[in-house]
Amino acid sequence: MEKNKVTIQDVAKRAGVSITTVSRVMNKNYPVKESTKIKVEKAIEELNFTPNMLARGLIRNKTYTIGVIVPSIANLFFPTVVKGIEHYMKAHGYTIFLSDTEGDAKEERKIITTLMDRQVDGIIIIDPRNENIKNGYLEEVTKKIPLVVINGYSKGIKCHFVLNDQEMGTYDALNYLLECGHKNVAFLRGKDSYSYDLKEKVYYDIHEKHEMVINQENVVIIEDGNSIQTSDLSMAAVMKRLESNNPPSAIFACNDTMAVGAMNGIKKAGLRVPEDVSIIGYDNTMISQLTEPKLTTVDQNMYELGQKSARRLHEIMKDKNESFMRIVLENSLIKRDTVTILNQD
Amino acid sequence: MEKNKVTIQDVAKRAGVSITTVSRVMNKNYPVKESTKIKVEKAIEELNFTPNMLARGLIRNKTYTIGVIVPSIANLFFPTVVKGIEHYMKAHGYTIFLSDTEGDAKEERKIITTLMDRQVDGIIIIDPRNENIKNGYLEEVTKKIPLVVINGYSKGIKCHFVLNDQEMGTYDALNYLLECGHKNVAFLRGKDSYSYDLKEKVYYDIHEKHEMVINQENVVIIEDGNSIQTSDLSMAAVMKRLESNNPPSAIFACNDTMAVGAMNGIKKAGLRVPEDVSIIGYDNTMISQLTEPKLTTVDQNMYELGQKSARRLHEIMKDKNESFMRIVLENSLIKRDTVTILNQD
DNA sequence: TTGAAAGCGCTAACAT
DNA sequence: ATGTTAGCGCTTTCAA
Repeated sequence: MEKNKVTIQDVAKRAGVSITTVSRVMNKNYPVKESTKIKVEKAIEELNFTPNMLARGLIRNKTYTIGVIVPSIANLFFPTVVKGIEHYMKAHGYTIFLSDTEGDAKEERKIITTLMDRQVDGIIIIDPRNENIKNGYLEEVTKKIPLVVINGYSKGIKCHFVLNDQEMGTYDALNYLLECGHKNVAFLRGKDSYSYDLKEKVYYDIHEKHEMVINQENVVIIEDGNSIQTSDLSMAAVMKRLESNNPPSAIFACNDTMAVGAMNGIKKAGLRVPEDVSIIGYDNTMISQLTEPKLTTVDQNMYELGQKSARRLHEIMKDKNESFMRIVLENSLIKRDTVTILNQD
Repeated sequence: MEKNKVTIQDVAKRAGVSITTVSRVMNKNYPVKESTKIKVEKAIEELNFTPNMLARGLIRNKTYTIGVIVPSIANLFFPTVVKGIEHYMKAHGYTIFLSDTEGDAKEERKIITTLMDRQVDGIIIIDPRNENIKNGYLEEVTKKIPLVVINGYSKGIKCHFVLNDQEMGTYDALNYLLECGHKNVAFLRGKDSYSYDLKEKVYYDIHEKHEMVINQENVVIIEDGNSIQTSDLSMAAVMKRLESNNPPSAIFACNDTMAVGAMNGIKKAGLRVPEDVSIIGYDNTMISQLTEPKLTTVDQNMYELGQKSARRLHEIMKDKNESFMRIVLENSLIKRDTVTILNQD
């Protein structure tokens, strides 16, 4: 274990110049005579020198690191978004810090503090807790550091948002179900997140618009909507719902994992998909193409979501006065094989 | 945008003490009079001061950051391992840098350099390119910085390894297939990774042991074994293989994603799983429980793999003279519904 | 074209 | 128990 990391001093000594000169050839920001430049480059090469980013960051007040915060990395949705972010950022010289919140608002705040202590140049937070948006916490953070919020929103809050048009996506999905004759539709959601609230609102609106009464039993909340257990929890919840005396003819699930759990629940209850119960998921993660039958779902274009958000953060980091806006990506219904047309009687 | 970050200077001024004293109450490493301690804590509180980790890291030569390198984060296997790492490390005060290599050996080396420039305290690399193990590169890295290698290995190379007993797992799976009467078994693998090589070796060994000749057509290589396209590539490859005049009665896939792709291929070819073709996957990722029928696979206990590796890295960081060893985790065959007993004739 | 020197924010001897 | 001072490795004035 050779702890003697080679520093700019060593290079300077070897090249017979000052550290200032070494710095200059590294950064190419001041004129250096060709011959000395070559000497220095040779020394760098020979010593295999690479600069200490901590020292550089300390003085430049710029670290070329950003923080990425997700509820859970062990999820089908977030990794692809993270990948989109990472690709863009890496191409621009940034390295990313990744952190899980487990969907806990307090942990989320703690992570943000940690990241700021580490002097990240910016932060992207995916699916933040509603609480931290609505109480103005993220707005305060935005005053201190470039922050992009993915799939979270609240009116009047001054943050830089990148959103999927989940309202439209949900509307399309629910409307399609209605067109197929499904009037008794269960709505599967998780707890406390903008996405769920938004979708639920659309669910209510559609019922209202068509003057249909909502059976509150049809709004079922999964304790943990974004984890390894989600599928099992959804399965159990759906089986319970199907046992009632007015079981739904279709289920709308707020994400594909819940949808797959729901499919399993339907099958376990001895029913068929879609003949007995139709189902639509959300996200268009890879599993939606792997189920049998293939899941009808709504595409969120996760990789692009990550990329666009990274680009947005990059803009904000370059110009701290970028005005606040919502960037809204289109969502589209992917019709596959889990929805059937209901016989109207 | 208030760029005036509050520093230890500000706290010292406000509390009317020296910065040293502030440092002492923060770190609790020297005695401080109770009354001054309270003054300082009050100032810290009021100014909402948190220390600059860059400055601290620079002088302490310890950053409480580690690097985690994966082939692709948009994969079913790696995120869970990463989560295991993150949980352990966060509990010990570390933050993680995450990077994708896209399975490229050169990129892998570049990332390691970047991480070292960022002065990480240690690195965990999952499924590294064989090339970088065998050519001694990772061994060289180990001389400079604590490094744990997950699911990579080469004899005589001095690195700290944490492995799944994929040899045993593969053996159990292949043997089970044999017991069920499958003698014409296709082997689905990706390119250039220790895991694939290891499994393929077992595949050969078993054939030899039972004096069965290997049909080279049965060893099929998927161009990209760990990406979003893997499933589709596997599906295509399997369909092609099934078209031949001696189609296999069973398929062993090196990971679950390939297995699911294979299942889809079998179905698309108009055959049934497992009646016509049996299949075993590897990893026991969540999708193996979501397929219909449920996938028989080998459990790698991914979360634990991450955790144990993080603990191992922690040990190595504490004692740089930790001796080299292989930590081997057990794998176990999970029998579900995709293998049938063949009629012997 | 180059170098000396100040200093980024913090810690850790060394004084007192 | 507290403060003074010297750096950690680098960038960036300012002088020469």
